Amino acid sequence: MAYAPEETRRRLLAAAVDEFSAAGLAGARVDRIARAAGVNKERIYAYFGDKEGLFGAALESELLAVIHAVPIRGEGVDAVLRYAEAVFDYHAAHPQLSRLLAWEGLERDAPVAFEARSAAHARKIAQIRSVLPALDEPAAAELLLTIVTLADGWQVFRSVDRLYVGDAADRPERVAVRRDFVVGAVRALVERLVAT
Amino acid sequence: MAYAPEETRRRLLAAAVDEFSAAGLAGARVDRIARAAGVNKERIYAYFGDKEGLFGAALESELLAVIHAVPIRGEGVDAVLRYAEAVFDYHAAHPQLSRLLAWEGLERDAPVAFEARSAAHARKIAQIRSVLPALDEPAAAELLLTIVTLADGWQVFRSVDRLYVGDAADRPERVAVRRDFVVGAVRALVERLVAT
DNA sequence: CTGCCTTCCAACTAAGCGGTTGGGATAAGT
DNA sequence: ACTTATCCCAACCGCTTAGTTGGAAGGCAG
Repeated sequence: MAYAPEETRRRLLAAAVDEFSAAGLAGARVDRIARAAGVNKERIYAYFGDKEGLFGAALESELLAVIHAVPIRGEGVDAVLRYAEAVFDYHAAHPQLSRLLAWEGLERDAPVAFEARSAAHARKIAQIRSVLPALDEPAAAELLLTIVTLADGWQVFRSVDRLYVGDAADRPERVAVRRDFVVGAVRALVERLVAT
Repeated sequence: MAYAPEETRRRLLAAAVDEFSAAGLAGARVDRIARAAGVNKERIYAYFGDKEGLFGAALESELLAVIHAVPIRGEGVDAVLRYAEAVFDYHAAHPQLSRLLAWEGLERDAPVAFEARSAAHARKIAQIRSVLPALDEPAAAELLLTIVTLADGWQVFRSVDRLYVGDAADRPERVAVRRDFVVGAVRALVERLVAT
């Protein structure tokens, strides 16, 4: 067999995303990741240092994906609403990222890849402000945090959702209902923010 | 030494809340809980069956506490806003519950104590509707979920908050700022819901 | 006091864990 | 063809883990 280090790395990262998002940092099993990737687990330590290093790399790769997949386009209130909708849909379609983010907040002290992420975060805030010049920076930051919290939180606090909708929580109609409500909440919030 | 089974049970539960909220189901260590409680770990298995049973009991005891601590009082929009504020403050003061809830959603398939909780949940929804008769049941349910998500989510997605505010995320001023914004968002949402 | 049940613990077990090692195979430079 | 560096793996290692066991000691009914 020919060597393919880049391919090996990619396979490990993909398996790590699945395993860490499903089981978390403490619950994930290094052996399971290696087996799912079809690679010897020693490669993990060669490429990523240790288990935490792999977790960080997995989260970072997913964060990179979402930044490219969900841009802010257009002008005015509608642009922000479309962005909120896209954020919600992306996280509904890729619950792995929501779960990785939750586990990061729960199991780690400091954020993964802080420098790059806070720069990207600042850019998003600036984009929101350029779309809605009425907002000052703190308001734009809180708005962004609110959108992300509503989209990710729904993925994480699934058992709370189940208390009301029961097993229907898994059904696609439920996604649409919750999405519409969340976007409506964001609309109400944004309109109030630009009005004052 | 005299026997005190009830006291032993209480101590184990208190230690379990701390350990599980800090480390999660997979990350928690049974020995650490027993040691923190000053009790032999065999007692855990006698009282709670296994590790998961103890997790469920710990979460349930915290849920019981929050239900009694945060009632809905008064009438109209203000009553809901005061409720949202109280929910936010309670979770900010007791981040353990937010974290336990998140871990439940992440690490377990089905909710803990489903029957009792969905009954309590339904009562809360009914209370919201009696305070704001303009809301139908689905709207009240979504509103409640939104309030809980915003309050708990802020505890869980701490690293996202840190991207903007940095180390100030730990400071008490930050709690007040975020609380005000969340309550403002809930106000905008509720006013929009009752208007239509 | 006696017998019985409950509470409690120190010590143990079997399995699983993250991480390492030594060496074999492939590729690339000379 | 020979050397050197990289890629990869099977087997291994020390330690930690959830869960168990056998028996000592407190409480209580008779």
